[in-house]
Amino acid sequence: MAKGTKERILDAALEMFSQYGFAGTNIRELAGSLGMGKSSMYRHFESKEEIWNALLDELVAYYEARFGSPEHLPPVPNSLEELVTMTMRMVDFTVHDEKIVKSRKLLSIEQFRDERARSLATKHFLTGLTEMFTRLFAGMMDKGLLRRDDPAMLAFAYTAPISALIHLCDREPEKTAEAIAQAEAFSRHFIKIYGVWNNEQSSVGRDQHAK
Amino acid sequence: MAKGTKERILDAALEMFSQYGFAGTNIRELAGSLGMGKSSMYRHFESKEEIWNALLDELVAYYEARFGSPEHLPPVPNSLEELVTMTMRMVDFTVHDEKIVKSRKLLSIEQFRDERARSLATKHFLTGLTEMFTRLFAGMMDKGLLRRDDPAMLAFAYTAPISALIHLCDREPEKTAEAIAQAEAFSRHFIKIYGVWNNEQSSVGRDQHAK
DNA sequence: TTGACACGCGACCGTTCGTTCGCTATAATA
DNA sequence: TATTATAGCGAACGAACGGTCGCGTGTCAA
Repeated sequence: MAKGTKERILDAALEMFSQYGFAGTNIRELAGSLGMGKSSMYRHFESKEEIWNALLDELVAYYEARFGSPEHLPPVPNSLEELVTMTMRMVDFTVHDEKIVKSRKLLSIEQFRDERARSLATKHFLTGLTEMFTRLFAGMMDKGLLRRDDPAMLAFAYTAPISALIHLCDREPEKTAEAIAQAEAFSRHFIKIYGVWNNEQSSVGRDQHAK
Repeated sequence: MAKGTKERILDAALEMFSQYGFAGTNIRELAGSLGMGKSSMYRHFESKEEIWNALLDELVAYYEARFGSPEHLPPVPNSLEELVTMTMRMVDFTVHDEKIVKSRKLLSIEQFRDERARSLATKHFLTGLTEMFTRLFAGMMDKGLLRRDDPAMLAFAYTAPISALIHLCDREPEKTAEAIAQAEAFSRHFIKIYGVWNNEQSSVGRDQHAK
């Protein structure tokens, strides 16, 4: 309600572009889905292309605000179990938040046509998650929770399969529950392989608080 | 040269659909790219939609012929090093074969709009590779080359990151060399983690031939 | 030589596309 | 009250779309 018309148009555009793509969407239906005549659109945007650009601007800003700066890093888990729960919270959120789901779909569709979509896709689908977990894993190694290894490699090995399952949810939403279960199973498999399971962590971790 | 006009049309359609999508491609340009008038198209296909369907038919058949039946399974590697080389041969092929690259792009673009593209995408991007490596890994475990574990989980953990790198090559071809190198690094990391490195393999593998 | 067929062509058709225009209603400003 | 800005509307525009039509041409069997 507090939302201006411009935002409502961008929301509807994200909805349609993420289903049919930019070329497969026409202004009439887009306006129609807002209960608005086609021509009224042009009070707010000069052209279809400008809607596209504004939408990408918004997505870039949204991504930047959420993952752009280091201070948005989630805290380094204090146990292997905590890594699993944190991961599952992230998966659950990213798979159910409509705006994020639509963003990924849109990037999948447009990544080969639009330069900005292309680079955003690489960030969203690959490097973003990997970089984030690289830092988390480095922190966990410092705490003696993870076997010492190249944190970037581990992060890549951890996030890529989870990312694949997220894409599966986007593509076949009816398999969401199954995919989430598989993500958790994988996460537990991962900590079984890479986790440090002896109880000597306290001798390694320096900044842990005694309970 | 031996190629019929119908095949040439389908090739050109794959080329354009994989760049601009179905909706973003128009018959005039498609015909033009073959040095052919728009209307001549309709000697061979009843409609744009029929071109799309025929193209998908072809992709399904192509995929089925290559990966459909168990007899096309690559042989179970006889060493960890062989797993790496086999993997890299597959990656190299799948990243450089134009037809396969375009097929993946097309599926990325159309997966949310067309049911057949959707299910093909899941096969191409996820289950196909995973199932194939599940069998390979089960065989390698029998031979004592891989640590005993759930072969499906290992296959998933192995193929998903490689698949992510393949997608990266599709999206940003200039990063292909880098991505391939990372795929090999990951493959070596994987065998370092999951491989059996003592020399007692002969006592486990039953169907090995003495050299 | 004829007829049948396959194939390519440019002209053309109706529709839909993105976009523009002129009008009206509303609400805030002066 | 007069003014101005804002946002909506239906009608209409030219361009581009998918698709059709009739003609011309080459091929090959009868």
